[in-house]
Amino acid sequence: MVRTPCCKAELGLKKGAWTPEEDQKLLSYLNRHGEGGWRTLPEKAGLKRCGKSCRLRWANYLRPDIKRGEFTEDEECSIISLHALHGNKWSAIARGLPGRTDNEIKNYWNTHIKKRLIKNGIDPVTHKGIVSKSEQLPEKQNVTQTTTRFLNRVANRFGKRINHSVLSEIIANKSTSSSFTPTSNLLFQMAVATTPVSSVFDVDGNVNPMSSSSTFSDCSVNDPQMYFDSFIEDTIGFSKFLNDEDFMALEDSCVENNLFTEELARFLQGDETDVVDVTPVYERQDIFEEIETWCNNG
DNA sequence: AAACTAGTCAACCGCTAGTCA
DNA sequence: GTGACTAGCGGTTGACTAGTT
Repeated sequence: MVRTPCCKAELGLKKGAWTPEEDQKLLSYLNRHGEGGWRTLPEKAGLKRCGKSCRLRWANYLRPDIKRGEFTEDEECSIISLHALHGNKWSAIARGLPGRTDNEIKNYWNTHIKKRLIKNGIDPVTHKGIVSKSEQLPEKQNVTQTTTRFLNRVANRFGKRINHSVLSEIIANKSTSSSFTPTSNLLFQMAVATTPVSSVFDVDGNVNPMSSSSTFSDCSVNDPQMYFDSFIEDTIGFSKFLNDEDFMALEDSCVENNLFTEELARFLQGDETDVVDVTPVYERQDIFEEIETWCNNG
C-alpha cells in the first residue's frame, strides 16, 4: 500500500514557525466549524499548511484550555509519578494534567526533570536509585541488610530529634514484618527531595521563605507545623512505610520540629560534616553489628 | 562587542491504530 | 478482507535565546 503524503511539498506548503495571521485564520475557522477534518481544513481556512501541522498547532498552542507558564510543584510530582506508571507515554501522562499538552510535558521532562533525577542518582527510566558498586550489598543478604541498614541510618540520624524509643519500636515492628521490604520508591523520593529541600534552607539551616524551588506550598514554608506535615507526608515519602498511627506517634514525640527538619535537610543533602555517633536504636543488635562489619570491610 | 556554547521548546517526521467504504 | 484515509503518538530537529568566554 502506498500512502499518499500528508504534506505535498510541491504544493508550496509552508513549514516552520506560525505567524499571528496564520494563527488567526486557523482559530477563526475552528471557532466556526469545530475540530476535525484536518486534511481538508487548510484549504478551507485559507492556510498554506498541511493538515497535520494545523492539528498540532491547535492541540499544542491555540486550544483555549491550554495552561501556560511554569509547571507547579504539584504538576511536577504528578509527572514523575505518572511517568513511573506509564513510562514515555506522554499522552497518558498528559491526561493526568489538565491543561498541559503531551508535547509540553515531554519537553519539560527531557529538559528539567530527567536531569534532576540523574543528578540525584535516580534512573529516569526505571525510577530506581542508581547504586554505586561500593554501596551494593552481597546478593544473599541484600534485602534484609539494605532494609536494616537504611532504617538504622534513619533512626541514628533522626533519633536525636525524635523520641528514640518511639522510633525504635516502629522500626523494630516494621523490620520483623515479612511484608516489609526496603522500598526503592522511598529512596527515590528522598533523592528527588534533595534539590528542593536544600533550596528551602539557608546556610544556617533555617527555612528560607524566599525559596523559589520548594516542594511545599508557600503557606507551608511560612507555617512550621504545616511545613513539617508537608515534609513528612509529601516529600520524604515516609508515608510509604509509616502509617497514620506511626506518624502520630512520631509527631507527638518530636520535641522541636524546626531542629528535626534541619537535621533531615542535612541528611538529604548528604552533609556528613556533622555526623554524630549515637547508640544504635535498632533492637536486634546482632544484625546491626553484622551490617557494620560488612560496611567496614567495604 | 563578537563568537561560541548550552538550554529550551515549537514544530516536524515517521510510524501505528482505528475507522470506513 | 482490503486499501485509503485520519488522528494521534513519541522521537527528533532546528530556530531562538541566554549565558559565557
